Amino acid sequence: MAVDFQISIGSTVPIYRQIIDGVRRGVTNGELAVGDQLPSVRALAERLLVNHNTVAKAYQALVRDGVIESRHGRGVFVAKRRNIYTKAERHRRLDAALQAFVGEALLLDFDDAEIRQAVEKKLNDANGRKKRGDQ
Amino acid sequence: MAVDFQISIGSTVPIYRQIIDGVRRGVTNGELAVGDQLPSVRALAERLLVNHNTVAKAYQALVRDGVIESRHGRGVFVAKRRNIYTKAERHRRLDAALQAFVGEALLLDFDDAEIRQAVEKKLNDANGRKKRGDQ
Amino acid sequence: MAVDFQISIGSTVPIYRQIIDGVRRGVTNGELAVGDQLPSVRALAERLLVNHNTVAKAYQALVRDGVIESRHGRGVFVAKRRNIYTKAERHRRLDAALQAFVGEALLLDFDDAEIRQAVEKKLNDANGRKKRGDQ
Amino acid sequence: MAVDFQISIGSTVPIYRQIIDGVRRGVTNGELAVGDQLPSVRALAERLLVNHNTVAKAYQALVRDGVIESRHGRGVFVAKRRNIYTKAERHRRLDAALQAFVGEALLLDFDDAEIRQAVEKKLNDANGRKKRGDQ
DNA sequence: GTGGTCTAGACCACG
DNA sequence: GTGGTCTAGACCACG
Repeated sequence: MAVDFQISIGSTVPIYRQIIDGVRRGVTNGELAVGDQLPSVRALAERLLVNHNTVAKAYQALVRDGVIESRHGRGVFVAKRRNIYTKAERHRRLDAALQAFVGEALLLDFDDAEIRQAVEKKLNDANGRKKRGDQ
Repeated sequence: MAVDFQISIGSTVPIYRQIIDGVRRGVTNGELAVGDQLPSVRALAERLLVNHNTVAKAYQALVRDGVIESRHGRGVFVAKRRNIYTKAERHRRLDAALQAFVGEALLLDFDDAEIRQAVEKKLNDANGRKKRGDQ
Repeated sequence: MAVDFQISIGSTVPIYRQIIDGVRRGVTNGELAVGDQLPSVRALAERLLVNHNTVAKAYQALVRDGVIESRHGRGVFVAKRRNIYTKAERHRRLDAALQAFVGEALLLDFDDAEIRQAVEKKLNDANGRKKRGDQ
Repeated sequence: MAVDFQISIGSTVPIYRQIIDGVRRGVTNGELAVGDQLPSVRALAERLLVNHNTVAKAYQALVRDGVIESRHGRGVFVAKRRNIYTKAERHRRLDAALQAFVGEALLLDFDDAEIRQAVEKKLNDANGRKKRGDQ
Protein backbone atom coordinates (compact mmCIF):
# COMPACT_ATOMS: atom_id res chain seq x y z
CA MET A 1 0.00 0.00 0.00
CA ALA A 2 1.43 3.29 -1.13
CA VAL A 3 1.65 6.60 0.72
CA ASP A 4 -1.74 7.32 2.17
CA PHE A 5 -2.10 10.14 4.66
CA GLN A 6 -3.64 13.51 5.11
CA ILE A 7 -2.13 16.70 6.35
CA SER A 8 -3.86 19.23 8.51
CA ILE A 9 -3.49 22.88 7.57
CA GLY A 10 -4.77 24.19 10.88
CA SER A 11 -2.20 22.26 12.91
CA THR A 12 0.75 23.93 14.56
CA VAL A 13 2.90 21.09 13.21
CA PRO A 14 4.56 22.38 10.03
CA ILE A 15 3.27 20.78 6.86
CA TYR A 16 6.68 19.49 5.80
CA ARG A 17 7.00 17.82 9.19
CA GLN A 18 3.60 16.19 8.78
CA ILE A 19 4.75 14.79 5.43
CA ILE A 20 7.94 13.44 6.98
CA ASP A 21 5.96 11.86 9.80
CA GLY A 22 3.50 10.35 7.34
CA VAL A 23 6.19 8.70 5.24
CA ARG A 24 8.09 7.47 8.31
CA ARG A 25 4.91 6.05 9.77
CA GLY A 26 4.28 4.20 6.49
CA VAL A 27 7.76 2.73 6.62
CA THR A 28 7.44 1.71 10.28
CA ASN A 29 3.98 0.29 9.59
CA GLY A 30 5.13 -1.87 6.75
CA GLU A 31 2.75 -0.03 4.43
CA LEU A 32 5.85 1.06 2.59
CA ALA A 33 8.41 -1.71 2.00
CA VAL A 34 12.07 -1.33 1.04
CA GLY A 35 12.25 -0.54 -2.67
CA ASP A 36 8.68 0.77 -2.97
CA GLN A 37 8.36 3.87 -5.10
CA LEU A 38 6.91 7.05 -3.62
CA PRO A 39 4.79 9.54 -5.55
CA SER A 40 6.74 12.27 -7.28
CA VAL A 41 7.10 15.61 -5.55
CA ARG A 42 4.52 17.21 -7.83
CA ALA A 43 2.08 14.32 -7.63
CA LEU A 44 2.14 14.30 -3.84
CA ALA A 45 1.87 18.09 -3.73
CA GLU A 46 -1.28 17.93 -5.85
CA ARG A 47 -2.78 15.14 -3.81
CA LEU A 48 -2.15 16.93 -0.49
CA LEU A 49 -3.01 20.36 -1.89
CA VAL A 50 0.23 21.88 -0.70
CA ASN A 51 3.07 23.77 -2.31
CA HIS A 52 5.49 21.47 -4.16
CA ASN A 53 8.43 23.17 -2.45
CA THR A 54 7.06 21.88 0.81
CA VAL A 55 7.00 18.31 -0.43
CA ALA A 56 10.47 18.68 -1.92
CA LYS A 57 11.76 19.88 1.43
CA ALA A 58 10.25 16.92 3.25
CA TYR A 59 11.70 14.45 0.71
CA GLN A 60 15.12 16.06 1.08
CA ALA A 61 15.00 15.64 4.83
CA LEU A 62 13.97 11.99 4.41
CA VAL A 63 16.84 11.40 1.99
CA ARG A 64 19.24 13.08 4.42
CA ASP A 65 17.98 10.78 7.17
CA GLY A 66 18.38 7.69 4.98
CA VAL A 67 14.68 6.80 4.97
CA ILE A 68 14.23 7.17 1.22
CA GLU A 69 16.58 7.51 -1.72
CA SER A 70 16.30 9.38 -4.95
CA ARG A 71 17.31 7.46 -8.08
CA HIS A 72 18.16 9.95 -10.72
CA GLY A 73 15.54 10.16 -13.47
CA ARG A 74 13.53 7.29 -12.08
CA GLY A 75 11.96 8.55 -8.88
CA VAL A 76 12.09 8.24 -5.13
CA PHE A 77 12.18 4.90 -3.30
CA VAL A 78 12.11 3.54 0.22
CA ALA A 79 15.72 2.90 1.26
CA LYS A 80 17.18 -0.01 3.16
CA ARG A 81 16.94 0.83 6.83
CA ARG A 82 20.05 2.20 8.47
CA ASN A 83 20.68 4.06 11.67
CA ILE A 84 22.25 7.45 11.35
CA TYR A 85 22.55 8.38 14.99
CA THR A 86 24.81 6.73 17.53
CA LYS A 87 23.05 5.13 20.45
CA ALA A 88 24.27 7.89 22.73
CA GLU A 89 22.98 10.58 20.38
CA ARG A 90 19.57 8.92 20.11
CA HIS A 91 19.26 8.82 23.89
CA ARG A 92 20.48 12.38 24.26
CA ARG A 93 17.77 13.55 21.88
CA LEU A 94 15.12 11.44 23.56
CA ASP A 95 16.02 12.84 26.95
CA ALA A 96 15.89 16.45 25.76
CA ALA A 97 12.41 15.90 24.33
CA LEU A 98 11.30 14.06 27.46
CA GLN A 99 12.62 16.78 29.75
CA ALA A 100 10.62 19.40 27.87
CA PHE A 101 7.45 17.31 28.12
CA VAL A 102 7.74 16.33 31.78
CA GLY A 103 8.76 19.86 32.76
CA GLU A 104 5.67 21.29 31.07
CA ALA A 105 3.44 18.64 32.62
CA LEU A 106 4.72 19.24 36.15
CA LEU A 107 4.37 22.98 35.71
CA LEU A 108 0.77 22.44 34.62
CA ASP A 109 0.34 20.63 37.93
CA PHE A 110 -0.24 17.16 36.58
CA ASP A 111 0.94 14.40 38.88
CA ASP A 112 2.91 11.29 37.96
CA ALA A 113 -0.18 9.11 37.59
CA GLU A 114 -1.81 11.56 35.22
CA ILE A 115 1.37 11.85 33.17
CA ARG A 116 1.74 8.07 32.90
CA GLN A 117 -1.89 7.76 31.87
CA ALA A 118 -1.57 10.46 29.21
CA VAL A 119 1.54 8.78 27.77
CA GLU A 120 -0.21 5.41 27.76
CA LYS A 121 -3.21 6.82 25.97
CA LYS A 122 -1.07 8.55 23.36
CA LEU A 123 0.91 5.35 22.67
CA ASN A 124 -2.29 3.33 22.38
CA ASP A 125 -3.77 5.84 19.98
CA ALA A 126 -0.64 5.69 17.83
CA ASN A 127 -0.72 1.88 17.86
CA GLY A 128 -4.38 1.80 17.01
CA ARG A 129 -3.66 3.86 13.94
CA LYS A 130 -0.75 1.57 13.04
CA LYS A 131 -2.75 -1.66 13.35
CA ARG A 132 -5.71 -0.41 11.42
CA GLY A 133 -3.50 1.20 8.79
CA ASP A 134 -5.26 4.47 9.54
CA GLN A 135 -3.82 7.89 9.01
CA MET B 1 20.30 26.86 44.79
CA ALA B 2 20.19 29.56 42.14
CA VAL B 3 19.85 29.21 38.40
CA ASP B 4 22.40 26.82 37.00
CA PHE B 5 22.02 25.71 33.42
CA GLN B 6 23.70 25.92 30.07
CA ILE B 7 22.28 26.81 26.75
CA SER B 8 23.34 25.43 23.42
CA ILE B 9 23.68 27.91 20.60
CA GLY B 10 23.78 25.27 17.87
CA SER B 11 20.47 23.69 18.93
CA THR B 12 17.32 24.05 16.88
CA VAL B 13 15.57 25.02 20.11
CA PRO B 14 15.59 28.83 20.32
CA ILE B 15 17.81 30.27 23.02
CA TYR B 16 14.95 32.03 24.80
CA ARG B 17 13.09 28.70 24.94
CA GLN B 18 16.11 27.03 26.50
CA ILE B 19 16.22 29.76 29.13
CA ILE B 20 12.51 29.29 29.86
CA ASP B 21 12.95 25.55 30.17
CA GLY B 22 16.00 25.98 32.41
CA VAL B 23 14.15 28.23 34.83
CA ARG B 24 11.05 26.01 34.79
CA ARG B 25 13.16 22.98 35.53
CA GLY B 26 14.69 24.80 38.48
CA VAL B 27 11.24 25.70 39.79
CA THR B 28 9.76 22.23 39.39
CA ASN B 29 12.93 20.75 40.88
CA GLY B 30 12.67 22.83 43.97
CA GLU B 31 16.09 24.24 43.09
CA LEU B 32 14.36 27.61 42.93
CA ALA B 33 12.00 28.30 45.82
CA VAL B 34 9.15 30.82 46.00
CA GLY B 35 10.58 34.27 46.57
CA ASP B 36 14.08 33.45 45.33
CA GLN B 37 15.60 36.14 43.18
CA LEU B 38 16.78 35.22 39.70
CA PRO B 39 19.92 36.66 38.16
CA SER B 40 19.30 40.04 36.57
CA VAL B 41 18.54 40.17 32.87
CA ARG B 42 21.97 41.61 32.10
CA ALA B 43 23.83 39.29 34.46
CA LEU B 44 22.27 36.15 32.99
CA ALA B 45 22.85 37.47 29.48
CA GLU B 46 26.55 37.86 30.26
CA ARG B 47 26.80 34.47 31.84
CA LEU B 48 25.11 32.72 28.91
CA LEU B 49 26.88 34.89 26.34
CA VAL B 50 23.64 35.98 24.73
CA ASN B 51 21.96 39.31 24.15
CA HIS B 52 20.07 40.84 27.06
CA ASN B 53 16.93 41.10 24.95
CA THR B 54 16.88 37.35 24.61
CA VAL B 55 16.93 36.89 28.37
CA ALA B 56 14.30 39.62 28.78
CA LYS B 57 12.05 37.81 26.31
CA ALA B 58 12.36 34.56 28.24
CA TYR B 59 11.72 36.28 31.59
CA GLN B 60 8.64 38.01 30.22
CA ALA B 61 7.21 34.75 28.98
CA LEU B 62 7.75 33.28 32.45
CA VAL B 63 6.01 36.27 34.02
CA ARG B 64 3.04 35.82 31.69
CA ASP B 65 2.78 32.19 32.71
CA GLY B 66 2.87 33.16 36.37
CA VAL B 67 6.13 31.33 37.06
CA ILE B 68 8.10 34.40 38.10
CA GLU B 69 7.26 38.01 38.85
CA SER B 70 9.12 41.17 38.07
CA ARG B 71 9.40 43.96 40.64
CA HIS B 72 10.32 47.13 38.87
CA GLY B 73 13.79 48.36 39.59
CA ARG B 74 14.50 45.53 41.96
CA GLY B 75 14.62 42.32 39.98
CA VAL B 76 12.84 39.13 39.13
CA PHE B 77 11.60 36.62 41.69
CA VAL B 78 10.06 33.15 41.76
CA ALA B 79 6.28 33.55 42.12
CA LYS B 80 3.86 31.58 44.21
CA ARG B 81 2.44 28.71 42.14
CA ARG B 82 -1.10 29.30 41.00
CA ASN B 83 -3.27 27.58 38.47
CA ILE B 84 -4.24 30.08 35.82
CA TYR B 85 -5.55 27.71 33.17
CA THR B 86 -8.88 25.91 32.92
CA LYS B 87 -8.88 22.14 33.01
CA ALA B 88 -9.51 22.02 29.27
CA GLU B 89 -6.63 24.37 28.58
CA ARG B 90 -4.30 22.42 30.86
CA HIS B 91 -5.12 19.23 28.98
CA ARG B 92 -4.74 20.94 25.64
CA ARG B 93 -1.27 22.08 26.64
CA LEU B 94 -0.36 18.69 28.09
CA ASP B 95 -1.39 17.00 24.87
CA ALA B 96 0.58 19.44 22.72
CA ALA B 97 3.71 18.79 24.81
CA LEU B 98 3.11 15.04 24.75
CA GLN B 99 2.56 15.00 21.01
CA ALA B 100 5.89 16.77 20.49
CA PHE B 101 7.67 14.29 22.75
CA VAL B 102 6.14 11.09 21.36
CA GLY B 103 6.58 12.33 17.79
CA GLU B 104 10.27 12.91 18.41
CA ALA B 105 10.66 9.55 20.15
CA LEU B 106 9.03 7.66 17.30
CA LEU B 107 11.13 9.53 14.75
CA LEU B 108 14.17 8.38 16.72
CA ASP B 109 12.87 4.82 16.37
CA PHE B 110 12.23 4.15 20.03
CA ASP B 111 9.47 1.62 20.65
CA ASP B 112 6.66 1.84 23.18
CA ALA B 113 8.50 -0.11 25.85
CA GLU B 114 11.54 2.13 25.61
CA ILE B 115 9.39 5.26 25.74
CA ARG B 116 7.52 4.02 28.81
CA GLN B 117 10.78 3.16 30.51
CA ALA B 118 12.30 6.58 29.75
CA VAL B 119 9.21 8.34 31.13
CA GLU B 120 9.31 6.19 34.25
CA LYS B 121 12.97 6.94 34.83
CA LYS B 122 12.45 10.67 34.34
CA LEU B 123 9.54 10.75 36.82
CA ASN B 124 11.56 8.83 39.38
CA ASP B 125 14.53 11.13 38.95
CA ALA B 126 12.32 14.20 39.36
CA ASN B 127 10.80 12.79 42.53
CA GLY B 128 14.19 11.81 43.92
CA ARG B 129 15.48 15.32 43.34
CA LYS B 130 12.42 16.88 44.90
CA LYS B 131 12.68 14.76 48.04
CA ARG B 132 16.38 15.35 48.48
CA GLY B 133 16.15 19.03 47.52
CA ASP B 134 18.94 18.44 45.01
CA GLN B 135 19.71 20.31 41.84
CA MET C 1 -13.73 44.97 8.14
CA ALA C 2 -9.97 44.58 8.59
CA VAL C 3 -7.73 46.17 11.15
CA ASP C 4 -8.19 49.90 11.29
CA PHE C 5 -6.57 51.81 14.12
CA GLN C 6 -3.95 54.37 14.82
CA ILE C 7 -1.21 54.34 17.34
CA SER C 8 0.18 57.32 19.17
CA ILE C 9 3.94 57.46 19.49
CA GLY C 10 3.89 60.15 22.19
CA SER C 11 1.66 58.15 24.51
CA THR C 12 2.94 56.58 27.71
CA VAL C 13 1.22 53.38 26.59
CA PRO C 14 3.84 51.27 24.76
CA ILE C 15 3.29 50.91 21.05
CA TYR C 16 3.02 47.13 21.17
CA ARG C 17 0.28 47.50 23.85
CA GLN C 18 -1.62 49.89 21.62
CA ILE C 19 -1.43 47.34 18.80
CA ILE C 20 -2.69 44.60 21.12
CA ASP C 21 -5.57 46.78 22.28
CA GLY C 22 -6.43 47.75 18.71
CA VAL C 23 -6.67 44.15 17.57
CA ARG C 24 -8.61 43.13 20.67
CA ARG C 25 -11.05 45.94 20.16
CA GLY C 26 -11.56 44.76 16.57
CA VAL C 27 -12.21 41.23 17.77
CA THR C 28 -14.64 42.19 20.53
CA ASN C 29 -16.35 44.62 18.14
CA GLY C 30 -16.98 41.95 15.61
CA GLU C 31 -14.97 44.06 13.16
CA LEU C 32 -12.62 41.07 12.96
CA ALA C 33 -14.37 37.72 12.58
CA VAL C 34 -13.01 34.26 13.32
CA GLY C 35 -10.74 33.18 10.48
CA ASP C 36 -10.07 36.69 9.19
CA GLN C 37 -6.48 37.31 8.22
CA LEU C 38 -4.64 40.18 9.85
CA PRO C 39 -2.18 42.35 7.96
CA SER C 40 1.27 40.80 7.82
CA VAL C 41 3.80 41.80 10.44
CA ARG C 42 5.77 43.84 7.93
CA ALA C 43 2.70 45.38 6.29
CA LEU C 44 1.26 46.58 9.59
CA ALA C 45 4.69 47.85 10.66
CA GLU C 46 4.86 49.96 7.52
CA ARG C 47 1.36 51.26 7.93
CA LEU C 48 1.90 52.26 11.55
CA LEU C 49 5.44 53.50 10.89
CA VAL C 50 6.94 51.29 13.56
CA ASN C 51 9.54 48.56 13.57
CA HIS C 52 8.43 45.10 12.48
CA ASN C 53 9.69 43.62 15.76
CA THR C 54 7.21 45.75 17.64
CA VAL C 55 4.32 44.37 15.61
CA ALA C 56 5.69 40.83 15.96
CA LYS C 57 5.82 41.27 19.74
CA ALA C 58 2.18 42.38 19.83
CA TYR C 59 1.07 39.53 17.57
CA GLN C 60 2.88 36.99 19.70
CA ALA C 61 1.20 38.25 22.84
CA LEU C 62 -2.16 37.91 21.10
CA VAL C 63 -1.27 34.36 20.05
CA ARG C 64 -0.37 33.48 23.64
CA ASP C 65 -3.72 34.78 24.82
CA GLY C 66 -5.50 32.72 22.20
CA VAL C 67 -6.91 35.75 20.37
CA ILE C 68 -5.17 35.07 17.07
CA GLU C 69 -3.16 32.20 15.62
CA SER C 70 -0.13 32.20 13.42
CA ARG C 71 0.17 29.78 10.50
CA HIS C 72 3.77 29.54 9.52
CA GLY C 73 4.57 31.06 6.17
CA ARG C 74 0.99 32.04 5.57
CA GLY C 75 0.04 34.70 8.03
CA VAL C 76 -1.89 35.49 11.16
CA PHE C 77 -5.60 34.81 11.61
CA VAL C 78 -8.33 35.52 14.15
CA ALA C 79 -8.73 32.44 16.34
CA LYS C 80 -11.87 30.82 17.63
CA ARG C 81 -12.70 32.24 21.05
CA ARG C 82 -11.91 29.88 23.88
CA ASN C 83 -11.68 30.35 27.59
CA ILE C 84 -8.20 29.48 28.70
CA TYR C 85 -8.25 30.97 32.18
CA THR C 86 -9.78 29.64 35.38
CA LYS C 87 -12.57 31.59 36.99
CA ALA C 88 -10.19 32.85 39.66
CA GLU C 89 -7.67 34.00 37.06
CA ARG C 90 -10.36 35.72 35.01
CA HIS C 91 -11.51 37.64 38.07
CA ARG C 92 -7.94 38.45 39.02
CA ARG C 93 -7.38 39.94 35.56
CA LEU C 94 -10.71 41.76 35.60
CA ASP C 95 -9.87 43.33 38.92
CA ALA C 96 -6.41 44.41 37.78
CA ALA C 97 -7.93 46.10 34.72
CA LEU C 98 -10.67 47.68 36.81
CA GLN C 99 -8.23 48.95 39.40
CA ALA C 100 -6.21 50.64 36.67
CA PHE C 101 -9.33 52.27 35.23
CA VAL C 102 -10.89 53.47 38.48
CA GLY C 103 -7.51 54.69 39.73
CA GLU C 104 -7.06 56.79 36.61
CA ALA C 105 -10.64 58.09 36.79
CA LEU C 106 -10.27 59.17 40.41
CA LEU C 107 -6.93 60.82 39.65
CA LEU C 108 -8.72 62.77 36.94
CA ASP C 109 -11.24 63.87 39.58
CA PHE C 110 -14.28 62.17 38.16
CA ASP C 111 -16.86 61.24 40.77
CA ASP C 112 -18.75 57.98 41.10
CA ALA C 113 -21.77 59.16 39.12
CA GLU C 114 -19.61 60.27 36.22
CA ILE C 115 -17.69 56.99 36.25
CA ARG C 116 -20.91 54.96 36.24
CA GLN C 117 -22.27 57.02 33.40
CA ALA C 118 -19.10 56.63 31.33
CA VAL C 119 -19.13 52.85 31.84
CA GLU C 120 -22.80 52.70 30.87
CA LYS C 121 -22.21 54.69 27.72
CA LYS C 122 -19.23 52.53 26.72
CA LEU C 123 -21.20 49.32 27.21
CA ASN C 124 -24.10 50.66 25.17
CA ASP C 125 -21.77 51.76 22.40
CA ALA C 126 -20.11 48.35 22.33
CA ASN C 127 -23.46 46.61 22.12
CA GLY C 128 -24.70 48.95 19.44
CA ARG C 129 -21.63 48.28 17.35
CA LYS C 130 -21.94 44.54 17.83
CA LYS C 131 -25.58 44.47 16.77
CA ARG C 132 -25.02 46.61 13.70
CA GLY C 133 -21.76 44.91 12.80
CA ASP C 134 -20.17 48.35 12.58
CA GLN C 135 -16.59 49.30 13.02
CA MET D 1 -5.03 64.34 60.01
CA ALA D 2 -1.69 64.10 58.26
CA VAL D 3 -0.52 61.69 55.58
CA ASP D 4 -1.39 58.22 56.70
CA PHE D 5 -1.07 55.36 54.24
CA GLN D 6 0.89 52.25 53.54
CA ILE D 7 2.54 51.12 50.39
CA SER D 8 2.70 47.55 49.19
CA ILE D 9 6.02 46.30 47.87
CA GLY D 10 4.56 43.21 46.22
CA SER D 11 2.06 45.19 44.15
CA THR D 12 2.48 45.71 40.43
CA VAL D 13 1.61 49.38 41.01
CA PRO D 14 4.90 51.30 41.17
CA ILE D 15 5.74 52.61 44.61
CA TYR D 16 5.92 56.24 43.47
CA ARG D 17 2.44 55.85 42.02
CA GLN D 18 1.15 54.45 45.30
CA ILE D 19 2.55 57.50 47.10
CA ILE D 20 0.89 59.84 44.61
CA ASP D 21 -2.41 58.00 45.03
CA GLY D 22 -2.11 58.12 48.82
CA VAL D 23 -1.56 61.86 48.93
CA ARG D 24 -4.31 62.53 46.40
CA ARG D 25 -6.70 60.34 48.33
CA GLY D 26 -5.88 62.30 51.50
CA VAL D 27 -6.64 65.55 49.70
CA THR D 28 -9.90 64.23 48.23
CA ASN D 29 -10.84 62.81 51.63
CA GLY D 30 -10.34 66.02 53.44
CA GLU D 31 -7.71 64.36 55.61
CA LEU D 32 -5.32 66.86 54.09
CA ALA D 33 -6.60 70.43 53.91
CA VAL D 34 -5.26 73.29 51.82
CA GLY D 35 -2.16 74.66 53.51
CA ASP D 36 -1.40 71.50 55.53
CA GLN D 37 2.26 70.58 55.61
CA LEU D 38 3.36 67.18 54.32
CA PRO D 39 6.24 65.20 55.79
CA SER D 40 9.62 65.91 54.25
CA VAL D 41 10.89 63.65 51.51
CA ARG D 42 13.31 61.92 53.88
CA ALA D 43 10.82 61.63 56.73
CA LEU D 44 8.23 60.00 54.49
CA ALA D 45 10.86 57.74 52.93
CA GLU D 46 11.83 56.49 56.38
CA ARG D 47 8.25 55.98 57.46
CA LEU D 48 7.36 54.03 54.30
CA LEU D 49 10.69 52.20 54.20
CA VAL D 50 11.35 53.20 50.61
CA ASN D 51 14.13 54.96 48.77
CA HIS D 52 14.00 58.74 49.21
CA ASN D 53 14.40 59.20 45.45
CA THR D 54 11.09 57.45 45.08
CA VAL D 55 9.35 59.87 47.43
CA ALA D 56 11.02 62.83 45.74
CA LYS D 57 9.75 61.62 42.39
CA ALA D 58 6.20 61.31 43.69
CA TYR D 59 6.31 64.78 45.26
CA GLN D 60 7.61 66.25 42.01
CA ALA D 61 4.73 64.72 40.10
CA LEU D 62 2.27 66.10 42.66
CA VAL D 63 3.81 69.56 42.37
CA ARG D 64 3.63 69.33 38.59
CA ASP D 65 -0.05 68.44 38.85
CA GLY D 66 -0.74 71.32 41.23
CA VAL D 67 -1.79 69.12 44.15
CA ILE D 68 0.99 70.27 46.47
CA GLU D 69 3.50 73.09 46.42
CA SER D 70 7.02 73.32 47.66
CA ARG D 71 7.88 76.46 49.65
CA HIS D 72 11.59 76.92 49.49
CA GLY D 73 13.33 76.15 52.77
CA ARG D 74 10.07 75.60 54.61
CA GLY D 75 8.60 72.39 53.28
CA VAL D 76 5.86 70.96 51.14
CA PHE D 77 2.21 72.00 51.52
CA VAL D 78 -1.19 71.11 50.13
CA ALA D 79 -1.95 73.59 47.34
CA LYS D 80 -5.19 75.36 46.54
CA ARG D 81 -7.12 73.11 44.17
CA ARG D 82 -6.89 73.94 40.50
CA ASN D 83 -7.66 71.98 37.38
CA ILE D 84 -4.78 71.48 35.00
CA TYR D 85 -6.54 69.57 32.25
CA THR D 86 -9.18 70.97 29.94
CA LYS D 87 -12.55 69.27 30.11
CA ALA D 88 -11.91 67.67 26.73
CA GLU D 89 -8.54 66.33 27.83
CA ARG D 90 -9.97 64.87 31.03
CA HIS D 91 -12.65 63.05 29.06
CA ARG D 92 -10.17 61.87 26.46
CA ARG D 93 -8.03 60.31 29.19
CA LEU D 94 -11.03 58.80 30.93
CA ASP D 95 -12.20 57.22 27.70
CA ALA D 96 -8.80 55.73 26.91
CA ALA D 97 -8.66 54.13 30.36
CA LEU D 98 -12.24 52.93 30.07
CA GLN D 99 -11.69 51.44 26.63
CA ALA D 100 -8.74 49.42 27.95
CA PHE D 101 -10.81 48.14 30.87
CA VAL D 102 -13.96 47.25 28.97
CA GLY D 103 -11.95 45.67 26.14
CA GLU D 104 -10.13 43.42 28.60
CA ALA D 105 -13.38 42.55 30.37
CA LEU D 106 -15.19 41.60 27.17
CA LEU D 107 -12.23 39.55 26.03
CA LEU D 108 -12.31 37.72 29.35
CA ASP D 109 -15.92 36.92 28.49
CA PHE D 110 -17.59 38.93 31.21
CA ASP D 111 -21.01 40.23 30.27
CA ASP D 112 -22.40 43.72 30.83
CA ALA D 113 -24.09 42.82 34.11
CA GLU D 114 -20.90 41.38 35.54
CA ILE D 115 -18.92 44.42 34.44
CA ARG D 116 -21.44 46.82 36.01
CA GLN D 117 -21.38 44.81 39.21
CA ALA D 118 -17.58 44.79 39.39
CA VAL D 119 -17.45 48.56 38.85
CA GLU D 120 -20.10 49.09 41.52
CA LYS D 121 -18.21 46.95 43.99
CA LYS D 122 -14.94 48.75 43.31
CA LEU D 123 -16.55 52.16 43.78
CA ASN D 124 -18.20 51.06 47.01
CA ASP D 125 -14.93 49.72 48.33
CA ALA D 126 -13.20 52.99 47.51
CA ASN D 127 -15.99 54.95 49.23
CA GLY D 128 -15.91 52.72 52.26
CA ARG D 129 -12.26 53.48 52.64
CA LYS D 130 -12.92 57.18 52.21
CA LYS D 131 -15.71 57.36 54.80
CA ARG D 132 -13.85 55.39 57.40
CA GLY D 133 -10.61 57.27 56.68
CA ASP D 134 -8.94 53.95 56.01
CA GLN D 135 -5.94 53.43 53.80
C1' DG E 1 21.46 48.93 39.00
C1' DT E 2 17.08 46.90 37.83
C1' DG E 3 13.60 45.64 34.08
C1' DG E 4 10.91 47.45 29.70
C1' DT E 5 10.64 49.17 25.07
C1' DC E 6 12.12 50.22 20.62
C1' DT E 7 14.91 50.43 16.34
C1' DA E 8 17.72 48.70 12.49
C1' DG E 9 19.21 45.08 10.48
C1' DA E 10 20.38 40.25 9.85
C1' DC E 11 19.27 35.48 9.08
C1' DC E 12 16.34 31.38 9.52
C1' DA E 13 12.00 28.39 8.85
C1' DC E 14 8.07 27.57 6.11
C1' DG E 15 5.36 27.55 1.81
C1' DG F 1 6.29 36.51 0.99
C1' DT F 2 5.08 34.96 5.56
C1' DG F 3 6.35 34.80 10.69
C1' DG F 4 10.32 33.81 14.29
C1' DT F 5 14.69 34.69 16.43
C1' DC F 6 18.66 37.15 17.55
C1' DT F 7 22.08 40.95 18.05
C1' DA F 8 23.80 45.58 19.14
C1' DG F 9 22.72 49.46 20.90
C1' DA F 10 19.81 53.17 22.59
C1' DC F 11 16.77 55.28 25.89
C1' DC F 12 13.15 55.16 29.45
C1' DA F 13 10.92 53.96 34.12
C1' DC F 14 11.71 52.80 38.76
C1' DG F 15 14.32 52.73 43.13
